[in-house]
Amino acid sequence: MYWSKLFIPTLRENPAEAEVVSHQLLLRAGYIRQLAAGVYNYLFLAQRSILKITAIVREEMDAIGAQEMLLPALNPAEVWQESGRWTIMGDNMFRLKDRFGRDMCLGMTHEEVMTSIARGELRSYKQMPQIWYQIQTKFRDEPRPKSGLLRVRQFIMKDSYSFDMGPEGLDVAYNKHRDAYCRIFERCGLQFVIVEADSGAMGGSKSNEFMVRSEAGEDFVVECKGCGYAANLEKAVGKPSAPLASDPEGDLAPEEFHTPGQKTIAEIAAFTGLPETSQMKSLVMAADGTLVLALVRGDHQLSETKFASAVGAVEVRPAHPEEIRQAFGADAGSLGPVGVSKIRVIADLALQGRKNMIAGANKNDYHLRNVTPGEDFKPEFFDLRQVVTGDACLQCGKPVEMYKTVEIGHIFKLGYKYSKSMGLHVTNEGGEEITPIMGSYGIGVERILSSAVELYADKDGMSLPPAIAPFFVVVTPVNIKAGPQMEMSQKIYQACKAAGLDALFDDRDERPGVKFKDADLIGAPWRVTVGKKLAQGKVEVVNRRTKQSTDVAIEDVVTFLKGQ
RNA sequence: CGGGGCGUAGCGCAGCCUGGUAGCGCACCUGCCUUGGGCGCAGGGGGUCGGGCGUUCAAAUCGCCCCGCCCCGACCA
Repeated sequence: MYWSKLFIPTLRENPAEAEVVSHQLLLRAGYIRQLAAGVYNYLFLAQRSILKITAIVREEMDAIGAQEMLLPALNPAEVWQESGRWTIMGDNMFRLKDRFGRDMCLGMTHEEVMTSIARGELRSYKQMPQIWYQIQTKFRDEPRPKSGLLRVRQFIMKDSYSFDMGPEGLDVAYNKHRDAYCRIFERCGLQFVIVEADSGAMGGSKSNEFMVRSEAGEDFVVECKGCGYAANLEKAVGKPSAPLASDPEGDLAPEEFHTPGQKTIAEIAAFTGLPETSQMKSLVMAADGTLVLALVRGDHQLSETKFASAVGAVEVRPAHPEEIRQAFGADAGSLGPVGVSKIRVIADLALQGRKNMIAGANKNDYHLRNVTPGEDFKPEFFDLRQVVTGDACLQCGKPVEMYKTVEIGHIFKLGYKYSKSMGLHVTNEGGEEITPIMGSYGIGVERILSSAVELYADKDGMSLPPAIAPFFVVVTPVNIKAGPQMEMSQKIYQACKAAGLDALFDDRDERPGVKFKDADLIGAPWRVTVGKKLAQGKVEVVNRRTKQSTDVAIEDVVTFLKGQ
């Protein structure tokens, strides 16, 4: 293609609204333009890149026997009501009414629709198993779209769904997907890690996320370099550091003491001269509207995800000050577990076996010393604590690391949630009706592009992996007024195309600096510069990422590029 | 939804505090010049100052309301 004829609106300066690198560069390089918060136009370059990504996704999905479908983005409320997610999705779902007042929504994901197809058509074990997928636009009314294409309200997702006769079959489908995802992300040129993940509102047992390390991400991953353990922070486990002071010996009874104005863990630590690890932190949470008292060690953080999964709640929030006062007769800062009877008390495992600790007295400005879990109150123990950097790995004992990531894929063992609620049955070999087991597997297409931009950006712009760059090579004549340069550029461009290389011919009447800057910005992996060395029958082939320039004889250019 | 910020030419911004002719850089158009990293010279076009209401002789500027966008938090199959 001829650059002079294309619409590639590059910008010299960073648009003010863009904060993260991928957002800045996608705008500057003319890939995207914003239409509304979290809604983007994908211009020519973005579309080319997306088509390359989806082509890879298709090949790998087809290779595991998955069948592509195209499903409605516009859904009737009924299927979502059947699964119960019409309510659960809350404000995250775009909703509308048709002219007759019927409730409709824009699909956030397609478990319900896929299951509705399956229950109408799948009858016998002979039709099983099935893997169906789609590459389509999904809609989520995100409370806060941000970071360019990383968190948006309308995006392209590859979603697949597996239907199997039983758990063994699901294992097979799950592993096929895990392998296919690895191939997809490798082919896209990404560096990624597979982590254990929380299943959240999707329901189901096991799930893994595919993460790309990036400061622009929103998820934290805990990883052990020793044994390879890796998990989303929401799910991660680790062995906490030992308490800084040993607990007082003896079978002591709780004893109230005055702590005027001392509310925070740090204040109590300073006041008593005992470290934070000697305290119990009392957090009152509302779990689906019911108050629960959660206890963690003074220096630890409560993981809301673990808390929600421990109490089996969908919606979790800190209790309001009025709720706390009403239930405990004291305010946050003086709360504790002793004497609490009407409220469920759960405690983190790090408190198991501890004794004679400090906790609030449920009386403003008073605390208790010598509080022993299991004696002075009887909590249910769960893993509730958020892992921190430096915790010992549970598997190998080495200290764990933590870093920010972008989630590019997520695979779930769904179980029977949708097949059961929506009445999917098939007959097995013995003639009995069984409920198939399902899996669901997603890939965020724009996130592949964004995370590749993030991963390989430098001061000059993007440096995309060849497989997903909109063009593989840009052929640039230094001076288009110089006839031989122009002719030779054209020839090289044609030869590249004939050899199957995705080439762009920068025939614009611009100064060389402008053309070099633009080529760097849009991130094509290679540039062929046709200039003064033409006299010796040579051109320069420049590697975008390494900036290394090689003089190559004209007749060898295509071979050289093909060999890369 | 809570906190903060912004909205003036396509982009980046100044002007607003202290009301009185709407400005700068880049981009764009024309001509000349130039051609190895966003070149130079000359000329030119482009603005409901986010919207509404109000105060005032007079509002980009002051007040109230609304809308949009960004950031932090909450949220995030």
